[in-house]
Amino acid sequence: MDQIELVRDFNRFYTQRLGVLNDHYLGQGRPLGEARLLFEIGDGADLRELRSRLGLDSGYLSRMLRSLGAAGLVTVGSHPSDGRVRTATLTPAGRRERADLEARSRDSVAALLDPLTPAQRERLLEAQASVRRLTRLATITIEAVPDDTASARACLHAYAGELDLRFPEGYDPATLIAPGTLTEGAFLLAREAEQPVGCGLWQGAGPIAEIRHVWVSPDARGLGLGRRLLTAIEQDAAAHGITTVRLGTHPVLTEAIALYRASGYRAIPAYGSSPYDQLAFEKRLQAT
Amino acid sequence: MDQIELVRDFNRFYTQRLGVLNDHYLGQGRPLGEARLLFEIGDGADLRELRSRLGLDSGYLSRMLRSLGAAGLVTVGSHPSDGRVRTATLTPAGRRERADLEARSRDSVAALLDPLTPAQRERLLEAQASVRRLTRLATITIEAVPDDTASARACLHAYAGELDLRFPEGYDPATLIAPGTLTEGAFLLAREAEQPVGCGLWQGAGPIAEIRHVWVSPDARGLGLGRRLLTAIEQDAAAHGITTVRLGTHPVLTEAIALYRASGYRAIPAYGSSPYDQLAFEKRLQAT
DNA sequence: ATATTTCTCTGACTATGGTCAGAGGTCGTG
DNA sequence: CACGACCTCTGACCATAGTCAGAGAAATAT
Repeated sequence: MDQIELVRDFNRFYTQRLGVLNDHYLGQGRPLGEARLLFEIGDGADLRELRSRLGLDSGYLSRMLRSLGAAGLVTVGSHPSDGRVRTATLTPAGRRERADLEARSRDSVAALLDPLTPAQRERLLEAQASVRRLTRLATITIEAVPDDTASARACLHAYAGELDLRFPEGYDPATLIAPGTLTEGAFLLAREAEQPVGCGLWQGAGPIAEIRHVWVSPDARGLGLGRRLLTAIEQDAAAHGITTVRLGTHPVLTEAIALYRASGYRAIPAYGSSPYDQLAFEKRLQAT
Repeated sequence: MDQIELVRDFNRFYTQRLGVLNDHYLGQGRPLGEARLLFEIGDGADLRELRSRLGLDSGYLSRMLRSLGAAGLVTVGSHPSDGRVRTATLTPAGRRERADLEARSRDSVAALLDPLTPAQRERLLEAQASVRRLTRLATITIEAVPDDTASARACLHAYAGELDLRFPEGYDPATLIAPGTLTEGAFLLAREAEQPVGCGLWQGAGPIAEIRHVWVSPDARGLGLGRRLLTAIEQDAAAHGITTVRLGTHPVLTEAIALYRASGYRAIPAYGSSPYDQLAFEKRLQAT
């Protein structure tokens, strides 16, 4: 069996087992859609938000809320500051039912874990964490976007804010590449489920280009996304005729430096004018 | 976050990602139920079997088959030897559609694996295999059943057949416990999704009991089921006032012997009359 | 040979999930 | 204040999934 078949086989297996679990604990009288809605409302939520989170048609949502309302589980009121928006809140009975669902779900998982020894439970959790990390990494997309899109700028500002905290001397956001000035090079944006989670760019007319602003969002760290981003930037640069990339970095960014070394970068004398780039690295790209 | 929450979180994450994948490749015009049916028919299958495999109502199955038949994908004929049973077969067009579904499913998985390095793919597969092994182990049930039920006897005969192959001198099935004679003790049966996958029994009026016929089906090996079974037998025996268990075994059963040693059994002089029990082990049980 | 069981099909029915067009209220902008 | 954009609700649809009772044919037990 090849890798693809193994993965498919796992997916089939796991959805089957999960399906049995889920249907069992959620299928207690209430239809699945309404049960999920009950979950998502939590401590009150705007309908607009619920719609986008659950991907529902407005008519459909409205009808489900009416049904939950008739059962005395939910009340729908108006938004305090925007009269168009309505807000759903759980009644005490709704909160009770939601807690019931939660408890049943927890029970079914507890029953699953029960036959395992503590060591086996540990191993299961580790393996699940690995599957999850690698699946997340694999489903993150990396794509070239103009450097003045909202997502790109958001990443850059997060990057600047973080450096400002980490550098003893702080970081001046004016150091960032100015919007719309990346004419020779490319800005790559990493997205997970449409949310931006990382970025990086290469810049220069060739044959040498500079790699800058490589950043990974805190909640996407530990996945190996930094390495994927760096590789993607190198490949994109190489495809545009770049033969050598270099970059400057700051001594406090030890993980980044380790990544560069592990990716085949060699230290070179600092070349740039930026006061932050106290260290510099270089890598010769293979034509692919 | 405690273990239960971690597992729930993984399950939510994985079903969401899978849901996206599945809906994408299966949701190509054909309803999910019919697509699954197309898969399961494969190279022809009896309706009775399809019904039990997919858990369908006979009317529902019949209607779906009519719909697939009208689309020219399936033909339903009679069973050659049993006129009541009908058999579904894919037409060439049905096989083509099925192959299409397969290909789309493979493609979506291939796209998932693509961004990963070979080492990461390896790690993903290993982690999935671990999750699967442990989930299988955890969902296997172990239950006391009368020793003359069909499932119990089936396990015992599989056990005897296997010993007959492994022992140089063969194994005489008459050595097995006779049906219905286990009055002092208990026969424990392990089941995975209702299918028997292992067994074992303890026997004796106490305070010493004998453990016999511990067996794990070949396709459930490597999960740790042997250990779970042994523990379950010991617990059941202890709950019935047994303070010491002993067992005899054959020198060629090296994995079993390793399991006994690892589970706290000490070698004792052979005590039994059975010619196969050339080695013997004993363990004192803790009152729980 | 007759009764019972097994298997499939049919038609009627229900629930759930989901889409669509339009009505009507509310907000921000010119 | 008029207009367009935004948000929600309503009612009318539709497809899929699933259940149920009963009829009819074939096999099996008595």
